[in-house]
Amino acid sequence: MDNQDTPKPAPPERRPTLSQVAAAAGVSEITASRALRGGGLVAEATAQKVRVAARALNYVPNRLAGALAGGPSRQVGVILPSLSNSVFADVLKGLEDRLEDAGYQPVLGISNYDPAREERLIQNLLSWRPAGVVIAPSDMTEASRALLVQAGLPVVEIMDVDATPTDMAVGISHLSAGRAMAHYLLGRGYKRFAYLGHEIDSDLRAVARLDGFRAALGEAGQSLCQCLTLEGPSSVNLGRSGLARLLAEADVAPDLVYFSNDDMAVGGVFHCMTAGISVPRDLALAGFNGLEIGQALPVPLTTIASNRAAIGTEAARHLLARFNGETPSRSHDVGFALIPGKTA
Amino acid sequence: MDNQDTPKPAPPERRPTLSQVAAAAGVSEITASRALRGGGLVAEATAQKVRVAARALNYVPNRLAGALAGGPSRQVGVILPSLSNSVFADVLKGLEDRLEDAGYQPVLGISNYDPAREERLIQNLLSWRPAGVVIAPSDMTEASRALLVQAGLPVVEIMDVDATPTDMAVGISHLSAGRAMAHYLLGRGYKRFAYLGHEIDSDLRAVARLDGFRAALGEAGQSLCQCLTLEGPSSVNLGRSGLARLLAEADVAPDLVYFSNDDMAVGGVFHCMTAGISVPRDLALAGFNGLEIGQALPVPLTTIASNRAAIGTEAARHLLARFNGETPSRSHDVGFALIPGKTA
DNA sequence: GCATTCAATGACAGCGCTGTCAATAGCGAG
DNA sequence: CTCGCTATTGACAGCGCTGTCATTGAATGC
Repeated sequence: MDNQDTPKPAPPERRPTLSQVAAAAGVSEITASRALRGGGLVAEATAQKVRVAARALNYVPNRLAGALAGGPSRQVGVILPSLSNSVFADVLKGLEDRLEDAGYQPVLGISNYDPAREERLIQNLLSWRPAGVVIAPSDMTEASRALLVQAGLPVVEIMDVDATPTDMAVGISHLSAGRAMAHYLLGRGYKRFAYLGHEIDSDLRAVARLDGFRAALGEAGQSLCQCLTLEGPSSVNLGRSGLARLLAEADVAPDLVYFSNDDMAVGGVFHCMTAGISVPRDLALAGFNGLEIGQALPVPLTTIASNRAAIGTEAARHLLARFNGETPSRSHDVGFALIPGKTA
Repeated sequence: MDNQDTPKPAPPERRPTLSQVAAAAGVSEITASRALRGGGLVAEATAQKVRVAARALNYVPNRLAGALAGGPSRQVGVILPSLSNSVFADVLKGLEDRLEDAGYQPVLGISNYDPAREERLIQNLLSWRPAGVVIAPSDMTEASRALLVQAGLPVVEIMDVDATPTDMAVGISHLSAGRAMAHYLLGRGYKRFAYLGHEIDSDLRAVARLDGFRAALGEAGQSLCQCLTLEGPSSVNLGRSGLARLLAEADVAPDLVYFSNDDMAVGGVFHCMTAGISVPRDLALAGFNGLEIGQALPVPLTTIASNRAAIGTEAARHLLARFNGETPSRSHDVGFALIPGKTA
């Protein structure tokens, strides 16, 4: 649109800046700044003029400059291990919703359960000087932790409250969740417990649940008669084929299979439907997460609702509180609820 | 750690800056900058020294400053209508993966299918001066479009290639997808077609599929005998209860129900299981998306695979190409594939 | 041996904004 | 009528980095 070969001061159609707005409104730059940010430091009439000028010029503030100049950053780094699992999508949704309403933008990174990638992500996100960080850690390296500490900003570790957080934690106790399920199932009279899980190394929370489950069984004088963990991320298909394999390999048939999560368990239900195994009469199944799909099954799944949206919103709340100079609780357990269902 | 009440130059434990790294390495700031960014403009020995110094100081570059000073921004705005639907999670996953590998960070916004919120998000994201924007539009307002155009950066509209994009588009033709399913089903000999959809106003792509479906039926001298759209976002439960309602309200029983997507269709399958309706003998069902869950069902769903991950990676590719000064295709159709399944 | 070129490095300014402190004006109290 | 106070506005510097252009020294060619 504009002439492009102006010899020196060639401004190749720059976006309007605050000083242009200020000029248009006939005030100083700083007054325009204050007017647009609100806060009542500017006479209403002046503020009005500035707003009009800004709109007329289609002014979009440059937050890079704002944050660099010392204003608050309004970005929040978010690191999740995966998005394939709808669990994290739910958390992210809750988180984004709250942050957005408070004027913050999440900057996202997916670690794929890879601690090295996680570390790189932290480094990258930190280079944007976010106001805070939310992370669902997957076996954080020492270096990762050090980076976060050194950055000196609010950090919320989500999903898990079993470990002591670097700064703050919001989640549930997966250890307790495993125990709770074990107690429930013991109460229902099951005897031969099997476990079917996905790639166990990377999903520490699944491991914690299994640990809790085992511990509770142990305390009741029972133990797992079979424990199969498969390669690859959790999925319905993996649960389906996995259950087939588990049953084929069984020395004694289990009367209950505890799955690492609902995706897997739903797959298990499908296998039973296909193989003509009556649930829970011939075989009982239990999962974890309380996904909608599990509850929509013809036979609703016995599982534990993990309150994912609450984790997201609570994480946001904690962060925002800290931005406001408050001191929220160091560790917040959003709790879980056992859903009896009909599969166990 | 440091004295905090130094009268004037009180640096309250700032993060190390480039100039400190430079000083430590005994070179000028700009040389340090070039060394760390690579590019071979610095003697290898010097670069080495700088890297060592940076590591020793735990230097994390400040990209706000970098971007402000004219460097490339390395952030990409991403606007999606929802994350409840695993479809967008899949897209986001593909997108994030590619962007991350290329050193870009997505800044996320969720519009909840709300054009006003979408507009606000665009404004907010743009204020970070991203290098590009990826958006799954939900009925973009004129103002939104103007904002994007005026920003003068690469924009990829994803999901849909039916409309002419502002800048670039990556997705599939939902109109064609609807037609394709209709043709397939006509070929299978179905006669009494019903449609069951979710909140139709906001999900324009579902509308497009329905339009295509209807058009193709019309061309074959057929029409929908029933068309029910329910309130609320799509979900398995909505599909389940919706099918019950649809069948109850039917004057003549349909022999096939076309669902707005797989979530809904899976719900339909569950209803049939519960109600003892044999699929596809008594009633055939078809969906859209090709979600894993649909294919893991005891009776795999007849549907159309929408190639979501490809949309994400292609969107990233287009963006990155533009960042490199190339000119990728204006509109890219990643294509879809009909999955025959066993429910129709 | 001297001009020429290139690689390596540096000085300088400025990106667009906000924090700090200072200046001005307007007002009631004494 | 003057003083002190508050409300409003502005000047200034600088956040941390990179683009541009200039400088240096060494290597090259005739």
